[in-house]
Amino acid sequence: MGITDRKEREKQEMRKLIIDAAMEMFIKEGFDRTSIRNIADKIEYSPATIYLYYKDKDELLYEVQGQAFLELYNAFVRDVTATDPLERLEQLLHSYVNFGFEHRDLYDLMFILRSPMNAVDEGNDWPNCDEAYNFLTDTMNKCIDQLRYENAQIAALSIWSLGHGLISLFIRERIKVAQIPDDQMRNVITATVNEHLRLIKK
Amino acid sequence: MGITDRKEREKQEMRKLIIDAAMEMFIKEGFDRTSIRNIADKIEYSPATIYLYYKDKDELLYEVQGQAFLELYNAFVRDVTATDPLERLEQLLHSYVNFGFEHRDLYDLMFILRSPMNAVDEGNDWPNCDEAYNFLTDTMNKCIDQLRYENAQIAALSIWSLGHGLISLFIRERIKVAQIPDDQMRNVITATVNEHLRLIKK
DNA sequence: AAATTTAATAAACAGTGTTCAGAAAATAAA
DNA sequence: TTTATTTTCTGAACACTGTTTATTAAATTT
Repeated sequence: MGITDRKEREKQEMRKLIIDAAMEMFIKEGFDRTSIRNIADKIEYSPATIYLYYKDKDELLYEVQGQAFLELYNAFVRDVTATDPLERLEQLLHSYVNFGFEHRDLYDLMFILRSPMNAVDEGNDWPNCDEAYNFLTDTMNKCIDQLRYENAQIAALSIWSLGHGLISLFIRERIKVAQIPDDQMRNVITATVNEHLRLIKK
Repeated sequence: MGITDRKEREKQEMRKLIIDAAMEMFIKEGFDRTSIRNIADKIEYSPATIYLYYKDKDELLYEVQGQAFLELYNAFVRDVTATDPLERLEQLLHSYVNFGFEHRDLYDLMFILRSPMNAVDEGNDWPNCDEAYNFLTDTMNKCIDQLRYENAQIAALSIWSLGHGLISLFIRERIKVAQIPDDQMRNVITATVNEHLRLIKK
């Protein structure tokens, strides 16, 4: 039946229309400040229509997160170009921190926002998040012998925590207490990352 | 005038009544899931009354954050007992991570929640937050010569970021992607902290 | 006891996520 | 082509949210 195919295609197009609008508004205004009615207005449908394609607002978040994790993964692939394993780890961490710094609202909804409980939790974790995390563990495994860490899992967690800590303290403005001038913020964060990378090397 | 004194005292008592209820509910239910009406119900006043004592919900958050930062500072004072400077830094980081692990909703509203813009931002930053941060910088300064860091400010930021990164990834459940069994979570976090402490020492 | 100031609230406003009965459109059957 | 059926969409409502305001109740001063 060609007709059911077309219907399925139209359904997917509608989902895309909704999610693209949602993503754009989540990035521009933030998740909390974007309402279903706002999204509905943007795509010129009634709010109720959105619920025919997505279960609830959390499912929109979940979907956008999936795309965002893919974007992060693509940034890794783009930025991590070296052949030397250690250099690759350095590029990876810088790519991560850079991503957070450049795409704050996206980073926020990926790593800081409370997780969408309805969508996740059923064993069913984030799409494309594994890929990004595996990129880290793979990169780590290939240079772990050149690092002072004893355990690759802990090394990965340590690197991630440092990067996430820096970015999230910055995004949520807690870093203010350190009284770093705005125009030096980027440099200080980069320096902290570099210092950490220096210390973990053998 | 004794009467104005009593009125002032009653006003402060009312503020305390409100903020105690707010704090209890923020901890138990989280900031977002606690409404002004919920708080009003708890203290058996009308919602509008709360607005006679606090400008808005953000001011309640701001006030609770102040108390929470004081609690964190007290935890530092309680836990950091060693005389050896390096040992003190270790105790401090463990105290911080422990606080986050044990008081998740409190930690959440202190360090993860979007900052209350109406209350903060006018140069007027968090109360008692400086004290806690200065505890870190002081402790850091006293052992910086025994560390491999070149700069005490960056060292402090690095330590803080690692601790905050770990706790916030855990609280917001992003750490799930690392597939650490629940019953080992605490150990892995502690191990990561210890590993970091080991690597930064000369 | 009356006038005035202070304190508390009921009710409303504009917004939120979400549901559901019914209208409109598209498809299938006659 | 016309009728019947299925699919798609929406207006209106529900139960919330933070916040403001006009009005009532209480306390204080005159």
